Amino acid sequence: MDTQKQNESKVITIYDIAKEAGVSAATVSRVLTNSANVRPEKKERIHRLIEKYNFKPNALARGLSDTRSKVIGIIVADVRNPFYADLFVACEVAARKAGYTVLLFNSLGETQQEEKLLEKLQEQRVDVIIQVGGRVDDLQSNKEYVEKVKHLMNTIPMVVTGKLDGTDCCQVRIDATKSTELLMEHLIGLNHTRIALIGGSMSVQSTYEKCQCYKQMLAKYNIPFRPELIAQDGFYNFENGYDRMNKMIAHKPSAVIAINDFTAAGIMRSITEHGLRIPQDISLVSYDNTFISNVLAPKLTSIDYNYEAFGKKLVKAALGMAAGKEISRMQMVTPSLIIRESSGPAVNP
Amino acid sequence: MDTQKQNESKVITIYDIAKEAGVSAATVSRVLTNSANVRPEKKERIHRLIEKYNFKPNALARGLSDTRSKVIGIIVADVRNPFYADLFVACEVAARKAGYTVLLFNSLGETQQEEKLLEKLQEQRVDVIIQVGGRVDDLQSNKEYVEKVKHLMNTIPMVVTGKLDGTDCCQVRIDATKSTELLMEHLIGLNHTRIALIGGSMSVQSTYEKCQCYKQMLAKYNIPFRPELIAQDGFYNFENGYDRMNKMIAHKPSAVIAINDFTAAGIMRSITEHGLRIPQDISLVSYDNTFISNVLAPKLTSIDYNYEAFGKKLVKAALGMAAGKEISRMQMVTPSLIIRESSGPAVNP
DNA sequence: GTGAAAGCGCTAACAC
DNA sequence: GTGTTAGCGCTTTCAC
Repeated sequence: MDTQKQNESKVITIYDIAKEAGVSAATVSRVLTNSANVRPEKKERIHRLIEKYNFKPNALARGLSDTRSKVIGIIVADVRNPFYADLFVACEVAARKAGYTVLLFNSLGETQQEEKLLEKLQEQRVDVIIQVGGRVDDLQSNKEYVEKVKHLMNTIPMVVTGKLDGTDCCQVRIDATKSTELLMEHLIGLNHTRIALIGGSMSVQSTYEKCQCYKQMLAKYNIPFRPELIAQDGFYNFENGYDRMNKMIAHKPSAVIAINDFTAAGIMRSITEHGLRIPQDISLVSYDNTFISNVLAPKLTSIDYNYEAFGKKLVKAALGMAAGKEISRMQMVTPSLIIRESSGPAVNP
Repeated sequence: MDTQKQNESKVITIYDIAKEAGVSAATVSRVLTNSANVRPEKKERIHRLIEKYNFKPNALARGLSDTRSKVIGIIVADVRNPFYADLFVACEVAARKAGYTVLLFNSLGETQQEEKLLEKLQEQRVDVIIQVGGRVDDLQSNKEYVEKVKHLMNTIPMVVTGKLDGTDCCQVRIDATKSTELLMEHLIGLNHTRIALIGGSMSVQSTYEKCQCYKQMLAKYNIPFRPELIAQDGFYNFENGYDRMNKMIAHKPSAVIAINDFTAAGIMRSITEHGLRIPQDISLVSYDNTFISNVLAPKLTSIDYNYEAFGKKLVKAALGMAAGKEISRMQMVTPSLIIRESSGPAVNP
């Protein structure tokens, strides 16, 4: 009854365990961290007590003591966007497997918020920070932010999915050019020549690259470039896709590349409302291959990144940096094309 | 040049600030926490130094010292599901506003994983835990899990979105009955009598309640109950919706209630493939009102929970419990009906 | 109003 | 192998 009570209320520490086991706290710590040999019988006794009291070492104390918190901070633009959610979960799984915890912050599109989040992660003494989306997506890295990160990186290494010119961040990037090649070759192979590119903004690095590659591919296949088929001065959402497609209809594209699945959904809506069918009248393809691609009708042909592998790569890079290892500062994620129902042969012009 | 160097490299502490300010660490701590009066000039001097070095107090040390980490642990089934993502972000925003950090863990559908996550949060010494989805959704609370939580709650209070019979958890629940009433009244008002209910499992509390209410509403409006119009022995995803609807078609429902937006998407697919139109031939409505409702064509009529308010309520309850306040152990979230394009009048039978 | 000192729970030399 | 001791960086009595 007495031990029962103890068991129930107070938070126990390694001292409590040590005392009852008749050893010192250091010994308990040793079995906890497996950092040195302990006589089997004592080890056994200690394990039993840990079990008995369901003892869990205080991560705060541990982090304080050895100056590594074993947590990875992650900043994403918005987990409500399945692209980020997929990537975050992949990171969480990979981190957990390595004995790390992930701490997620959403910047929710407020770029100035990002600096605050960086500071919060610093307060939490995360061992390394992974930033996905936000200012690391910018074609022109923000001066102030770069300064902030440079300073921060004296203490905490960073891994980003985009870039931050002038910093020593490790970059793990999606190959936007390759992604676009896949899409363009798929469409051109289906005899499309009037290919529109809709959604996103040219101030975003990956979007810029996609547009560049789009033009190169046209040139490569001797297809005339028509500026009116490009609409990349907006957002990445449904509404923008819808609005832009409404205007694009007049230019009679035979195929449309959407900057992501959200935008594709808006484009699909517009096409359907104009009484056209996908893919019989217009083909529609997109980047990201989130579950949205699977939920729409017709299902979208889309570019996949293998989120699990992407997350693993990010975490591996992060842990490498945290350990002070010399790792490659630039790594690429290889995209692949998932063909579904939304793309088909071009109709004869 | 010298101070510059210091500034750049080592992590500074309250002692460094104290030393340079010519005061004791205690005084710096006082201005940091605003816990006592400090002579204005010193305060000023300290603030300047904090600014100069961009000093951030070590949250681990702080948490160790005052035994409150100021972090809220959140366990969700899967943030890749927009329902959880919406709720999580709402919690994060509310928590941040209160000076708290949130630590998110995904159980990813492995119920036995939940106990592990609970322990992990315990290690991190979170002040309180919010669990959304998973075992707290069960109609019959799992015995083992209940024991685990009961024990845990001697130290860390918990808030759940479902229930955990036998524990002292604070329950913040969606009113599933009210949700169903709204849906049923909407459909019945449109003259539907052959209303199907598809998706989910009866072993889940909220689904069970929805089914009960469904029957009550039929009775209330003198509509005969047809068991074949119910399919609630599956999952909550697209595939289940699709498969179930394929079978349901034969029973000629004039309207279908989907257990959530994912399921609704699958149902929509099936209906369309059968050459039927929504809502002209069949009406389709759902619970949750995630962005999926807006992305599908036609847009879904769905039940909304006001995620922002829901998150606030959860966090408020959590902070209340963490502070040891006596708060209501059962709170309801009021649903509302969002009418869009997927529901319309019943065709004459 | 402010400093000294103890303590939060753990890890890591350092002895023996 | 194992105990002793000294921190890790902060908060908080307790004096003065």
